[in-house]
Amino acid sequence: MFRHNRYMTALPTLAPANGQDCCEPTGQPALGAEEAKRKAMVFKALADPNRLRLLSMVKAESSGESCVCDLTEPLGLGQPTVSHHLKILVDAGLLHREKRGTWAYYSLVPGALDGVAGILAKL
Amino acid sequence: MFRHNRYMTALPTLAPANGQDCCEPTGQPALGAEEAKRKAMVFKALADPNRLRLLSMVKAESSGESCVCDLTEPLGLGQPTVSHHLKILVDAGLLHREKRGTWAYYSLVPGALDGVAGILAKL
DNA sequence: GGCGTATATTGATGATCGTCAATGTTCCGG
DNA sequence: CCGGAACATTGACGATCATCAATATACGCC
Repeated sequence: MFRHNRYMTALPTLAPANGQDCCEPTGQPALGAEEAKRKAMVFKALADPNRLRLLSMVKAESSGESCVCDLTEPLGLGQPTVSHHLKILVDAGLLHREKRGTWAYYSLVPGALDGVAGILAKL
Repeated sequence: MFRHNRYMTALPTLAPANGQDCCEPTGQPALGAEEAKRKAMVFKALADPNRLRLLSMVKAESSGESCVCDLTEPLGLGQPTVSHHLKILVDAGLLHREKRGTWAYYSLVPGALDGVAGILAKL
């Protein structure tokens, strides 16, 4: 009965439990369960074709922002569905929502996409 | 009846239909539906905490590769589940699988994570 | 004040996903 | 050839998701 394992020491898996819950600046001791769950949520927001297209369309807009009525038709989706996707992107910290009058204008959160790239780099 | 829309021209949505189906080097005419679906698949592979941890653990391994039996315990998942997740990561082009004897060794595909970061940058 | 418009929210439904138990497959050592 | 070990595959089940129709909210205008 061989059982050759490293990692046997049960991993420092749980969240650091220190006040600041962001990424540990130390080497890369393999993601803990908590951090992994947080970071997976961002990728989950990106894991839908229509949401990727929404981000792309918002980014492509010269004015830097788009309102829902501009986004709903090119996607071929109903307005409630588009609103739902936009909410997910806002909750993920990727889009910013500003309501002016009856319209809601969505724009990219400045460093957000770079931040996601950073997650990948420091995986 | 107002209906102020740009984008009215039905978008150049469909895939370029040229032989090379990769990313268009042109500006950023907003993702088409096909490209968006392909790119979303990569993010879907990343959109699970346990898969992120798997990538992290494989990357953290000094030898550059890990076999399943090393990965199954720290995650607290059954072996079939780990195999399933690894398959998804391989199918997404993020991990490489090499079978040596009874063991299967998984390693990061060299430029893969950078490639994903590139998708984000050129959204 | 009341109507139309832009957007958000709710509820429902079919599809996909994550997980496990059980089983199959391939390899190694005796 | 046989038993065991490492891994993959299958089938099932509960959970989550994407979408829509219907409804609610909030705003601008006559």
